[in-house]
Amino acid sequence: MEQAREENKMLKFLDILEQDKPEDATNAKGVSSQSEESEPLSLSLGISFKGKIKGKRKQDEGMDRGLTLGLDINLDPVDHAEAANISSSASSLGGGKEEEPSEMWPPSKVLKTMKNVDKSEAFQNDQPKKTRVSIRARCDTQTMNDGCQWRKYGQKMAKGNPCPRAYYRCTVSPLCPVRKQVQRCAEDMSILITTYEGTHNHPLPMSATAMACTTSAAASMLQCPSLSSEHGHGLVNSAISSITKFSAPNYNPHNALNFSTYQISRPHQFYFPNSSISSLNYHPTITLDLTAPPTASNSSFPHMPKYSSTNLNFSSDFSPPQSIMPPSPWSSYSGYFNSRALTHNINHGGYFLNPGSQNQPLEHLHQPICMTNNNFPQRFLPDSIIAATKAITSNPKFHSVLATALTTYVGNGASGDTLRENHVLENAELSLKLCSEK
DNA sequence: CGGCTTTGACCAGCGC
DNA sequence: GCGCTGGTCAAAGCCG
Repeated sequence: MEQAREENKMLKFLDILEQDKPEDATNAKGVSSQSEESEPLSLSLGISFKGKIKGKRKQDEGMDRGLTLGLDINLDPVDHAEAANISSSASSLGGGKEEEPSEMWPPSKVLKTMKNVDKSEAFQNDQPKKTRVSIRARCDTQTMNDGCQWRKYGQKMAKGNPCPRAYYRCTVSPLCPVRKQVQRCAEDMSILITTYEGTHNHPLPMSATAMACTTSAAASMLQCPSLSSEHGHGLVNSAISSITKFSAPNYNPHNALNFSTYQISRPHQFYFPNSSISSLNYHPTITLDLTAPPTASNSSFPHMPKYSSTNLNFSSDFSPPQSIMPPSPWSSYSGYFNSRALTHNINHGGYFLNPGSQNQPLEHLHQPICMTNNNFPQRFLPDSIIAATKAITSNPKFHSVLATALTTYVGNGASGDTLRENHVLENAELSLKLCSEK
């Protein structure tokens, strides 16, 4: 604490010096990085030194020049999402201490100073291009329930869409930089397009971790340059390339996305079925399309059951019982995707099961890839899917990632149920082997 | 009364 | 410089 105090004094002094030098964001960064170099973990003022530079005047006034101690989390684009995952999974990330600034003050006071702080936060998160994750899903409600608390702060008519676009801000923490935009699809009003931007800087409710992981993992895919070079063409790249091939209307990935509530050590190694990446806009955006195509008649694989054969759906067979996993709006939303999509698809030709299956437990809908492949001859599988499956399942990193995911997943609910955990992991390994062989 | 939504105003980025 | 567009602000009103 003494050392930290000294550090803060030093920073405060430097800050004052900075005020006399208007030119200075660059210098400030230099200072910040200097301290980073000299210390494994740089201690800085509450929000972050870099952030303070931009709105320091206002912020200093707003905070009554109060200095708070926190770990300086300099999130680079890659670590950003990882940190978000960490923060979402536990109240770690500098421990509860990191949240001190918001916890120290009554929410109302925080809200009052939030505007000032927000600017610095925005600056902190100001990447050259903010990554966005857009999710298209059928939803009847005004906005989909992802477990987070949101406050609407604006609404605009967007060009080319008769439906207004609503802007929401995360209110779980007053300092949270996460925004989301919600807009109905112009072509199909039943489709809700939710676009997330930024990563949560606070522990998330259990019910919101799934979505946070999904979006941050998706964002990581865009942000992590290593993805393009990893393992030759790259694990994800190969997966994506097969996705791309099947982004055609005949591909039906409607049950593909089901990340459930797990964290993963390398979140950018998620596999995003039916995703598309666009960097045409100022904000690079990855779109996760969770809507099923309206008709099945165009399928070029008429005999092929409309399973998502590239669906790496880890959650189903390995899911802990409901008693272990607390019910979450998002997980139920995941169920929503499946059950509703199922209903929809039944109405359009019966993709999956008999019509009575609507009331069946979701396990039936969450067939893992191996079960899926076992259910129909491999000859129906397009080569690219087989290739992608092999590429993925033979990748040692995939195994470790899966193991980590499962460990976290199982570990989240049942504390220390190692027996079950091992069993689950064994099953996972076995399934993977079977998949690889097939 | 606090929190939320609504909505017009404002601002910044971009293309022409 | 101007207009368009996306995004945000903030005052007013609503609601529990």
